[in-house]
Amino acid sequence: MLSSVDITSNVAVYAQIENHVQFAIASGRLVSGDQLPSVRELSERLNVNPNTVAKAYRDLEVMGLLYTRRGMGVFIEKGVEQKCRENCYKRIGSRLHEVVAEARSAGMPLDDIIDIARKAYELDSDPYVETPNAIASLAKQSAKG
Amino acid sequence: MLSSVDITSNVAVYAQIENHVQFAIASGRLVSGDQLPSVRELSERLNVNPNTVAKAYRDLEVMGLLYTRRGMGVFIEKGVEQKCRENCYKRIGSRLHEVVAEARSAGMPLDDIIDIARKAYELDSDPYVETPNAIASLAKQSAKG
Amino acid sequence: MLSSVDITSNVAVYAQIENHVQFAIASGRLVSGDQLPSVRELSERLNVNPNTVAKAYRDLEVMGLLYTRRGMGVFIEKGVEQKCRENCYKRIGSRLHEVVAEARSAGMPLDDIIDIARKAYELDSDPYVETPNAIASLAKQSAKG
Amino acid sequence: MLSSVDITSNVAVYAQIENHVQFAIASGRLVSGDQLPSVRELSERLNVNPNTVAKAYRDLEVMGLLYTRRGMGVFIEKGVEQKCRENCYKRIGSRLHEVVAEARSAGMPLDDIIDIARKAYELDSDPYVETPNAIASLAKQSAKG
DNA sequence: GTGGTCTAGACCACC
DNA sequence: GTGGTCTAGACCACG
Repeated sequence: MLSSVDITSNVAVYAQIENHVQFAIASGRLVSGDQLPSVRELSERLNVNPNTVAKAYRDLEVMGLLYTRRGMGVFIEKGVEQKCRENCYKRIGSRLHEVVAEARSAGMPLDDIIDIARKAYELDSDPYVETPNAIASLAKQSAKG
Repeated sequence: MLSSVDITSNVAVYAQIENHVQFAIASGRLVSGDQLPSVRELSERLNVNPNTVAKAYRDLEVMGLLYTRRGMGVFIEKGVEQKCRENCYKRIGSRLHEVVAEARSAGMPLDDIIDIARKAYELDSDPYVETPNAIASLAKQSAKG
Repeated sequence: MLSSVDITSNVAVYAQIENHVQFAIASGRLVSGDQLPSVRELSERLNVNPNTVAKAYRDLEVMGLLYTRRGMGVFIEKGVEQKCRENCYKRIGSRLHEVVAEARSAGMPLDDIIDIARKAYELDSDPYVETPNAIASLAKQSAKG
Repeated sequence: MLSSVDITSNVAVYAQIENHVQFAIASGRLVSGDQLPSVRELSERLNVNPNTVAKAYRDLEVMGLLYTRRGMGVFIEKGVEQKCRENCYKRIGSRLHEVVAEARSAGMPLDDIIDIARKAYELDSDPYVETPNAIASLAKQSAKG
């Protein structure tokens, strides 16, 4: 099944979508001017309510990552790659600090932490790796179609 | 005033308390038989609703980390260090996987991740180092008082 | 390229076109009998959907500002300068009321408001000065061509 | 009737609420730490759907003007007066520029503009003057109650 | 009691 | 076709 969203996750569906888009921009899978899949299309693919997708898109627009052209669709704002990468890195850095601090506080040695990180980096199967690709390819498709 | 809880955090207050206790046990700052501060005392110190503290204690009791002696108070269960350490490690491993996956998805190279982790490990200032101590010392105090 | 329309604006494109024409008439840059550019020509120049231009022209015709001569094109109606000026003034008065009310509600003193208005009046660079000229000159051109 | 919201307006209800709050903060009718009326309470008073109020509150939180304490309610963020005032002034300045430019473009003399502004400033009856007060007093009431 | 999230379905404006 | 807005109602977590 190709549903890119984990409804059992404790992170909200709309937040997952937002993250997907942000990471896709940060890593260059989506670039300025690219059109995103329409609200309806993405909602059908992800099997979620259109409002949920719309909420994610709207948030991203408020953040300045997207813009809407009435009746046309939603597009990646110009010059957001850098800003987006900074945001993502800041977020990741902060969360990484948190978890490392927790690990140290629980008495876990640094080498174990690095070991886990290495192994995690090798794997494909995790929430934030497949989905942005899925969204990115949807975007490419609708740009073509 | 030294409030050990971050009410602005998106992590639920009761969960923060539970984590504090678990990390304190895992790292040996709290050991079997130690008495925890009473619900009322801790709630006053942390400036949170007593129900919140009560829920945390109840959860920890369900997990088998605490036991209650009527009229006496709440105590650390025997032989929980190992179990608690496992819990913490599992939690940390899971969160570490998440954030590493995000980092990779955002295009961050593995070396950067390890670098950040190293630096974070050196630092002292983080949420889970001071707070468990605070609770641990409260525990020592109420054991004495 | 000189696009007279701001597709990123939250003002609908067709409304921008209608405003451009109305202001051009009110200020005398377009006068009775002048021929407007064809729907197709204007849509190409502005790089917008022909339906959008057509809707603007239709609306303006309903308002009695334009008339269409089959096979000939679209022209400014006779004796509309006065009516058009009234429309514009009404619109401006209403919007001015709104923004002044907002300013007062935000605690901005009247003198500041007047100050800003004075300064804004001195300037050249604003949406509704250049664009109607662009349309007006298109009109002149197509009248000639 | 005490419905503070104009559902016939072309500006969205949630946007009206957002504006009310912003102007109330900018003018000092709401200050840091004040609790806002609950989503349900305000939705009943304004006779709109709770989701609409929630959306406005959420947007304001994203903008950094509010913060939420889980299970407790929504509060004005610290030190936003200045920031909020700047936002409001910028918004008003920009809109004022627009409308003045329009007025000039339509041939309206500066003195007429100032005259209208003066008169508008004297009046009470406009969307953005009563409502923030209504919200502000609701906030005060729920703080007391 | 509080807000957060999601669904289902409606209507609108724009292109 | 596109997104924007609003409603009604549900369930959840938190305090």
